[in-house]
Amino acid sequence: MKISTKGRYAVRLLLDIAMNDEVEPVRLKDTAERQDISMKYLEQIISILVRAGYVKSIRGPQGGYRLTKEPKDYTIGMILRQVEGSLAPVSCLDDDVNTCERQEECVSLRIWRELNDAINGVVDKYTLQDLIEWQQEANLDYCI
Amino acid sequence: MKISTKGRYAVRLLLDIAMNDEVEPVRLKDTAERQDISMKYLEQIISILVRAGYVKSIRGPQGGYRLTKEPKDYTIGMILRQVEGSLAPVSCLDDDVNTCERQEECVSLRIWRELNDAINGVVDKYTLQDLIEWQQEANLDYCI
DNA sequence: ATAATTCATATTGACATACTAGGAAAAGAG
DNA sequence: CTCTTTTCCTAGTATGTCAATATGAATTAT
Repeated sequence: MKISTKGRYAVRLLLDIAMNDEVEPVRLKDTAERQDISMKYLEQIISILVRAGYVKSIRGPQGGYRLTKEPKDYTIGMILRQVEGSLAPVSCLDDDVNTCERQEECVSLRIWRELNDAINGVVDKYTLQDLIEWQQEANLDYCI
Repeated sequence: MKISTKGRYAVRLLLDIAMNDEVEPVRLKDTAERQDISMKYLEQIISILVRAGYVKSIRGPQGGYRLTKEPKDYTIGMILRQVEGSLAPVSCLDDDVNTCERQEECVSLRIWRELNDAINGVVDKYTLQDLIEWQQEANLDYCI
C-alpha cells in the first residue's frame, strides 16, 4: 500500500517547477540538485507529465519546463494517478480490469470501494497551490 | 497502492472460518475449496494469523482452525496490518523506519498523514462481524 | 559550430509477490 | 502401534515491479 518514489517525486518535481519558474523555465538539472533526485530518473518522470500535458518543455540552451496550468489546477491525486496509474486498493476497482468473477458475491468489495473513495477524497482535496503555501509558511518559520 | 492477495486472502480466510465453524474446527482444505485459493498458500497465511494469536489450530484428524475471539473483535485493519505489515502510504510514517532527512521541511508529509488516517479510518471501522452480516444478507437475496 | 538542454530507449540489480514443493510433526481412529 | 489426516516448517521459483543507470539522439540558443 505504498506510494512509489515515482509518484512522490512527481509531486516534488511539479512543486519545484511551480516555485522556481520566475523568468526562465526550470531546468531539470537544477531541480535534480535542489531536490536531490537523480536527473536521469526525473527525465523519465517528467516525460510522463509532458505527455499528459501537465508541463510543456522548451528544448535547447535556456530551455526547461513550465507548468501548463495554474498550481491550483493540479490536485495531488491527478499527479499521482498520472504517474502511478490507478490508486485503487484492489484491481477489481480499476474500470478496465474487472476480471474478478466474485464481484457479485464479494462482500469485501464494499470496504475496498469505501477505502478507494477515502483515498481519492484526500489526494483530490489538495492542490499544488496548497503545497506552495505550506512551503512558503515553512520557509518563513525557518527564517524567524 | 494495492492491497496484496495475501491481505485479501487473509480476510476471506478468517471470514470463511468464522462462518463455517459449527461443530468441528475448519479445515484449510475445505476453505481452500470454498474460496478457490491454493491450500499451500493459505497455509502460509494462516501461520501468520496463528502466530498473531488470531486463530488457534487443532492438529491431526478432525483438526482445523478456530477463531480465538468474537468476529466483532477483528477489524479489517488488524487483519491487513498483520499479514501485510503497515498500511502507511509512505514509509516516513512507519514508526520504526523514519529515516527521511526531509521530514521537517517536507510539506507533502501533511497530505500523507491525512491519507494514512483516512485509510486506517476505513479499514478499522469494519469488523469480521460486518462482513458476516453482509454475506448473510447477500445469501438471502440470492435465495429469494 | 558548440554547448546545453530535452527526448527516447534499453539495461540492470534488488526486491517483492504469489505461489509451489517436499517433507516433518502431531494426534485421533482402528 | 500403525495409518491417516491434519497442521507446521522451510526452501525454492517464476514473474514482475521498483528505482534507478546508461547511452546516445534530437533540438536549439548563442
